[in-house]
Amino acid sequence: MPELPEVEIAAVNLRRWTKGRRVSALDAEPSRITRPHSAAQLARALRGRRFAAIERHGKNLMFSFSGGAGVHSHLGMTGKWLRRREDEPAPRFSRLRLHLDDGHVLHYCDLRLFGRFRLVPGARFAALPELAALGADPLHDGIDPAVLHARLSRTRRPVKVALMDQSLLAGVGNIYASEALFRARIDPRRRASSISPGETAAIARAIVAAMRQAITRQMSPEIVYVEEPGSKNPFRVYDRAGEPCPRCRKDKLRRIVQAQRSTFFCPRCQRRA
DNA sequence: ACGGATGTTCGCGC
DNA sequence: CGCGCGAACATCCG
Repeated sequence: MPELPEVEIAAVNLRRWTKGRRVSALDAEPSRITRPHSAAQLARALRGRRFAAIERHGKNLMFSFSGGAGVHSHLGMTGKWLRRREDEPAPRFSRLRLHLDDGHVLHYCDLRLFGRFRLVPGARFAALPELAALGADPLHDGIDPAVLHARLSRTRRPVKVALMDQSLLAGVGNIYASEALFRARIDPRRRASSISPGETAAIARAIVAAMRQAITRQMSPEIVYVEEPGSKNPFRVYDRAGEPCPRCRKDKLRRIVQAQRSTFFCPRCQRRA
């Protein structure tokens, strides 16, 4: 689920669900998600606190509460926030629950347990080294093509792999790296240092366009890629190996493996320069 | 039935 | 420091 657009949707939902609300209780099964805290520590820190703000940077969420408490939430590979009423059964893989003072429960669900939920006093992104190192958020901050080009020019990795580096840009993951390079007509196997300033600008525009489109679509709730059986793959190339290219219609989309992750592209539209 | 793949990130070693 | 690899984990698909 969670690259930048999916986390943005989560942030919008969470702001709506928590506006003006307090945490009446918190409970969680022991898991690596809450490290280094125990459920009891989290409950002690958050019980009775009122939600103040929810920020997003890249794939990261930061909750701030009355009294200066803060929480960093990362959805990992399979995390999501769901809201249920107190009297409804917990959704599958519910690992941590924030009980609100309006009769609802926010469930943090995470099949593979790669997510995080940890206290950050003051809710400061800068308080955690790995968050302080994040690059610009493509939607919130915008992408400065000159800055991006400078970074790309300094690495020998394939451009697709480089784009997933969160210190370069925050929020681009495996799906949107493939989608953006397809839109920009760049071969994902090219060395990042070979990408020209003009190509970099095209990539920057493509990232923003692909992400904006995904958010718009998911806000109008017809297309949900995750879970719901029968939902359609909304992407142009991701997970479409073997299908005809949606642009040229002449070649079939290919799947290759880069840095142990699947990359999808059209060998005709995205030819090496 | 089993091997392989799954949207992320971190830490280790060269 | 840059980079590649394996690990963390649980499920699903063919």
